[in-house]
Amino acid sequence: MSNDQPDPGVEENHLIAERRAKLAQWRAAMPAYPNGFRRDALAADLAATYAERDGAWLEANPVRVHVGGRMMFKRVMGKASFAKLVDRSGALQLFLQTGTLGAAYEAFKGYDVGDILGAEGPLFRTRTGELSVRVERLQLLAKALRPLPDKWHGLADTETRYRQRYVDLLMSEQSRELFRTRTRIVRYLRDALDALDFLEVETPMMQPIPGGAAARPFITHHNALDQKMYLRIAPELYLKRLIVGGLERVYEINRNFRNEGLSTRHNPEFTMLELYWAYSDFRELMELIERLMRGLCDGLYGQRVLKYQGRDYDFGQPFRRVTVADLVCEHNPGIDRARLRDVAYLREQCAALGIACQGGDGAGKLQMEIFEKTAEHLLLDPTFVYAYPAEVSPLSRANDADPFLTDRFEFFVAGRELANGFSELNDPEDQAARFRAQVARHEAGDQEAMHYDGDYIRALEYGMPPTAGLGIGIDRLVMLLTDAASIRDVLLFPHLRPET
RNA sequence: GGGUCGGUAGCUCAGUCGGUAGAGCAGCGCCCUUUUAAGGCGUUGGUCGUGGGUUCGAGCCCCACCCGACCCA
Repeated sequence: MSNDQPDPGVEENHLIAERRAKLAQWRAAMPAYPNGFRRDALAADLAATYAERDGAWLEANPVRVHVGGRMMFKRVMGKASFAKLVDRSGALQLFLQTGTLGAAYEAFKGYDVGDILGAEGPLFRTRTGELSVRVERLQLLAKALRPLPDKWHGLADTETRYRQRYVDLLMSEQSRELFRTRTRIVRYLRDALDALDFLEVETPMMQPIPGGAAARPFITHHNALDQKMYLRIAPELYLKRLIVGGLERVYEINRNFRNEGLSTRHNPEFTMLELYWAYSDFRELMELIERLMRGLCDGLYGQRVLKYQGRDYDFGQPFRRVTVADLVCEHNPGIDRARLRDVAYLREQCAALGIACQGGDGAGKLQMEIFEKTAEHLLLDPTFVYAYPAEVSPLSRANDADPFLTDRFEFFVAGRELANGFSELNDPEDQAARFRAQVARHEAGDQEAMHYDGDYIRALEYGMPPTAGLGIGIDRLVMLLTDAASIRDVLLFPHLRPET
């Protein structure tokens, strides 16, 4: 064991000591962690199968089951007891009597809530009609040395829920259900893309040149090659190489790493769906997102109006489509639309709004600053914002009618960016010029500016078909669809500062 | 980075004006053969986040720091 963190095992209290003493006694008598018990039924399956069967039927048609799970409830009433076992499907009640169990009943009285048990016996119904197992054989499969949180209040402390997710999960069916929903969402997206003949691929997580996004990377080192490597901030440039290679429709769902702060909407590693679609464009991507969002609503909840943090969101109506420039003017009535590309004018406006600008910022960057400060957080209903300036979109195709802009959009819900898509820049000479402009920004001190990726330019020089590309932030999508306030609620193991 | 709130028994939480640190659940002992937050009697358990300071005396007041939540940048 490493010495990087304090060993929580050394903090003993009398509750743990008592359980440890029980384990020692048990260990002396027989193998304490047996692996021979096999289940033949799950709680929810039994409840469903015998839902219509009453006590008399079960008496006349004995159903013998082997069930196992964690004991989450224990009630001893002298010579008879009840307990509840929880398995991955749900909970099932056990009924235990000294008459049928003998010495095993005395042993059961020493078991603790949290222990993992295996039980065997016939099903019956109690006086109140609850389906239960009349236990005839009982086995302790794994001793729980640590006591569980209060069974009524559960685990309320958010820090413990994040640091010890195993405790949160075993205590909270809601927490288990949220992570099942997360998996359903990802599976829906995979199924939908597979049906459109997209190919799921895997591209490097460790990259010699970090590309595809504006972000600070994590840096690591490859010893054998004596080479600096970066954890990827995006898979974009590799996926587009596959489009050059003729795969035409590809996607990847995997982790990106960005060396930035933590917040309710940011985790240093987060999951992104990126897809690239040859012979398509940004408008078809917007249509795809509308279809995917509706499909997710239908599939998960059977309705298209979802509640998020107390507000209703309607995904059944067509999503609003509006340009960056329109939103800047809509939320800043004092700004003169005719001067939206006047750098000196925009600087004045930024200063008036309290926005700090950098020396090399052009009109496009300044527009985005104003947009992010004044409009973005107000985009509650599903909205596509499009016509992003080329200056802030170094990988996007320029608009044919107005090359100041690109054929790019972002998708917002609840004031948050959920997706970013555009018609891809497939002109190798234009791309090389944009990389050079990024390098100049980097040398001027912008740590998020992109590197020049010579191999990517070489790939484009072989010819990339007209292509549309899309990234969807999976964690934020899951937040929206599960009504989670913090990204940490939808990550099994969110990053926290080290425990002290 | 700034602000607000929080950290007290295993868990959930009280703690008055600065004056011997509490409850419920869990645990332990006893009673109880159909319970549903079962019930009855008894009982163990504390580095009050950490370190300083003020005071005769600090869970409480002051300072710094650590961890978390929320808001802002």
